[in-house]
Amino acid sequence: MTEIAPDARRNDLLAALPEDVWLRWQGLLERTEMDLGRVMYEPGVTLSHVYFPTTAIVSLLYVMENGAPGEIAVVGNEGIVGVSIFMGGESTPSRAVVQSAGYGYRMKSQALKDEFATSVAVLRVLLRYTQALITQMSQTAVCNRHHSLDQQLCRWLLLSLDRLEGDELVMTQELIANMLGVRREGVTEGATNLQEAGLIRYTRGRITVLDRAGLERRSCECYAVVKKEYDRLLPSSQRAA
Amino acid sequence: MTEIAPDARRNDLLAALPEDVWLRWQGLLERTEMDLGRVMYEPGVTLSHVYFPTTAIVSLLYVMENGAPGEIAVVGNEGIVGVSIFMGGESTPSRAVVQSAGYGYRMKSQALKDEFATSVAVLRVLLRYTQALITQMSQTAVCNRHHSLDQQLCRWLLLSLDRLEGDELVMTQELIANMLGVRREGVTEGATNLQEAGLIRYTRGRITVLDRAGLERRSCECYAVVKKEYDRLLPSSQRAA
DNA sequence: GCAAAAACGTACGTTACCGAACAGACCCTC
DNA sequence: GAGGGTCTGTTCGGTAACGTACGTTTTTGC
Repeated sequence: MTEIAPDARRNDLLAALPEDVWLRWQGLLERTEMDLGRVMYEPGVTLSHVYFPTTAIVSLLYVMENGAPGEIAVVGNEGIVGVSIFMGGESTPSRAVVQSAGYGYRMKSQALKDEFATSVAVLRVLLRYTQALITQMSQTAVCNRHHSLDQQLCRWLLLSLDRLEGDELVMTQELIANMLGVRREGVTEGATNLQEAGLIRYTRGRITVLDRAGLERRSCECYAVVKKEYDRLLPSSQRAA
Repeated sequence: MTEIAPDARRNDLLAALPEDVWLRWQGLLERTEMDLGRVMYEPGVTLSHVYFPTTAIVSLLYVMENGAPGEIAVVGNEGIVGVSIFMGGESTPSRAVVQSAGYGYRMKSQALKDEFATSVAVLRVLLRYTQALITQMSQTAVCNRHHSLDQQLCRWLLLSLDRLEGDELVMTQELIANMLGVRREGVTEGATNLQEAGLIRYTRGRITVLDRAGLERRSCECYAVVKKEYDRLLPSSQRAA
């Protein structure tokens, strides 16, 4: 019918919808490009659309008074940008920025609210996703306090890797440093360590993961906790083929 | 009719319910004592009840593999312990522990799920609360990374103070240290600083806040951000008289 | 009333990360 | 193919918080 269908369902939430809902949604979704650095929403501003990334990755971050950003969570093809729409607050104190360029589908906020209010299946999948997102945020809080930069770097690379295809991340150390809330030099050190350990290879804004299992071993437990919770709440049996 | 009514509505969520719902809920709620240190739920375990604290404060925390705890958020008379029930996950990887003894009301998880599914008013208030909780978690993550122990201590004292009556907190420095994920000695130092600045007075497990405004000035912005978001999402006009 | 436990105080070496400054390497453009 | 911007590497002093150890004071319990 429409050609967007197969592509859009690379987003896990869209893929988890029952067929009747999905058919209806095809008229509501619109493919959009998501360029690196694009701001999807600003603190306190009501969103006009929500976004279902397919290949892009979006960072939710809080920008402090002194201008320093701190990442709260990351959203990719497993989720939706704009949970505050159906949670009822319309906006949040945080900001959403595209961290890895790609594509996604957007839907008018009002349309999503209507769907949320009328379809139990929609409500169910969105709320379960939100709970998984809560776990990610919680674990970020714990990780920020307790784990070393090296461990956090591994966690972050893995979270990004899970939301991309292939084994290559296109992002500078500067960007990673901003997300983790550390100095760029710290990331250089950490990345050097990982490269020397043979886990990654990198050059100017490109990181290739050579040994994923090694990264997982070197990461703190936070990554596994979050991953497990996503899998539990949004089992892959619900997801795209 | 029942005597529990006025007391229970010291919980903001219960106070925000429309009258018809509230009448129905009186048969579903049960007053319970919440002793210091009591575990309200454990990671991965399905909750049999949800809890609406009235005078108690509960910490949500994640216990790391090495046994060290890290606080994720705090819940008092403004909220509910057990959001995973209506979010659909039934459990979480975190643990909930009573941090300040008091009372609350509990309700069977199934009853809450039924109410959530049938009453839009219930759904609305619970989801808005959950969004506020998300903000608290987010800000905890940011704060853990960027702010000094002193600032975090102020934030934490204020968050606790808001959930209590009076100006006295009954809690040891050891407990606070566990919540903040820092050393007990660090809290001693911070508390000494605050006492010397004339903001608090304390003796063995009792902290009296002398200058609330001073604490707010000394705190990082995180406290204000969270407070503002709670006020926005659950305006006091909805709350108890 | 005395021992034991609980809570708080202090001190010292260690460490991870910061801030700042600068140097080299790569890349694009003109 | 020169030059300017971007990205990464390295260094060095500074510092906040850590781990550990041990004291002191207050409370509790027999």
